[in-house]
Amino acid sequence: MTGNGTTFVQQISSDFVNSLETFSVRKKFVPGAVLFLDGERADQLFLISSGQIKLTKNTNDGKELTLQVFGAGELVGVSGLFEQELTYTSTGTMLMEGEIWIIPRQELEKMLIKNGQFCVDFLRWMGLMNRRMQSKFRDLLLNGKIGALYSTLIRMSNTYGKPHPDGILIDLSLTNRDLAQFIGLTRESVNRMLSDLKKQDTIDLLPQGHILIKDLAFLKEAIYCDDCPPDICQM
Amino acid sequence: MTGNGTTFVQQISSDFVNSLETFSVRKKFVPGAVLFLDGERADQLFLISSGQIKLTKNTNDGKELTLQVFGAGELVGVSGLFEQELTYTSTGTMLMEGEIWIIPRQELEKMLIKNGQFCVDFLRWMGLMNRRMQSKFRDLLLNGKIGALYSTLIRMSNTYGKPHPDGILIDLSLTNRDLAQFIGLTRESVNRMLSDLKKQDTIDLLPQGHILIKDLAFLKEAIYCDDCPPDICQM
DNA sequence: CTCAGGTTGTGATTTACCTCACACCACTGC
DNA sequence: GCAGTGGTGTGAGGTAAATCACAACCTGAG
Repeated sequence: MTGNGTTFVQQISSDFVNSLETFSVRKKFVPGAVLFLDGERADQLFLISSGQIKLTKNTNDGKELTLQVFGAGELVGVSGLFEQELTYTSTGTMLMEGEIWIIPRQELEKMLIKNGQFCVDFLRWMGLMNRRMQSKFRDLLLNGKIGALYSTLIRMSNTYGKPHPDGILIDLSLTNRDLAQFIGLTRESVNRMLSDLKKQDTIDLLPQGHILIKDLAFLKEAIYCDDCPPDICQM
Repeated sequence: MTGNGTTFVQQISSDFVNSLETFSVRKKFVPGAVLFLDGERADQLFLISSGQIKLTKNTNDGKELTLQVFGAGELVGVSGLFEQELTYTSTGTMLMEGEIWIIPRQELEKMLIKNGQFCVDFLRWMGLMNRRMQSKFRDLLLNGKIGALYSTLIRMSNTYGKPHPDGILIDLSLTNRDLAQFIGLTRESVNRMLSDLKKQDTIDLLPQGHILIKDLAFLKEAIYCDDCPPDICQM
């Protein structure tokens, strides 16, 4: 049976998840723990049982760009398969305490060779990840910096949004710096843009870095994002 | 048997290529012919027999961004697999006259289900495409516009480079506008940056838009690109 | 309660790149 | 020959965002 959600576990035949313990170990990690480093040999994959993993890339002038934040049910660290020499293409850090299945890449590859349905599911999942990443990078490249911020707010409302009497509440504790790192912008610029959005009543800034989207339609119109499918337009 | 080059055809078990004519048609296209449009339903894939296909994305203010140019042996138009509703994520246009195999997506999917080795090869190829795209987008995002230009020149020298007594000749006829569209920059900015590079003797501009890279090391150092594997650092 | 360290908000200045504008050149077709 | 077209090279001015700088604020630890 195959699930129909968008996480790895939901996309994949349950054979795989059920046989996890035969070839992988489950380990607990504390916030801040580094699971793998950009450029390191990529011999292990990480399936999130609980908690969150942040993928980051460091720029050469010392700044950090956050590529993605993954939660339970997601597979992280797949830069490629069936190659001798593979390296991670980003750094993976634990955000919230949680448990991770550590899977040797070779074991996953063995399963892919043995199990046709798993292989098909994996292809579908890779395609989905692909489309998401492409769509995100394009938003960041095509619409300038304001567009990048708007796009990030829209994606966050899709991924972390909770209903709220006045709109959609992004259920995360975000500092201006966190947001800036998602987009490749300075903290000050994010601050000014958010202030503007608040002034024109598009968003509201609640205590503890919680953002309330009051006028999602405005954000979408501003970046001509009418038709983006919700399973792609995600963080 | 599996090839070891980096094009789709070289990465994939030859069973697939040999059986192409049983489920796909080969068609000739002239330069400028549009094979598929961004946003259209993606029911067909395109395997390049000869010629080149350019993938582009239009910005909402009417500008065009060139994502990639593919040549013989490459598979184009794969935005995902095994999903009911899939749309192309860019527009594909013929650059040079050539012949294209038009493959129904369902037929490819049938082959993937039937043939385990093909499935494995396809996974490896998707991973490679993934890593290339990621690395390109990151160069464009992380190093500012000059970094984006330098990165594009390095990639072009890897993909289209021919040995030359004074360095590496990029064997393409490129206008300033073409280059600008690869990077998301204006024609004028590209022109000024290339002039600067010529003044400091890093490159030379030959007739008919041919660029000669005289000091590749300078470009690489400028964007801290020491370790990029040549199979990833491609256009 | 208080102090330290992180966060926010905002001004002033600088920089990178875009836009507009136009001169000049090479090539093509009539 | 000469007009038309598309490319190149460069200047002037505008704008978005980075950078620098600092005051005001929250918040948690002791």
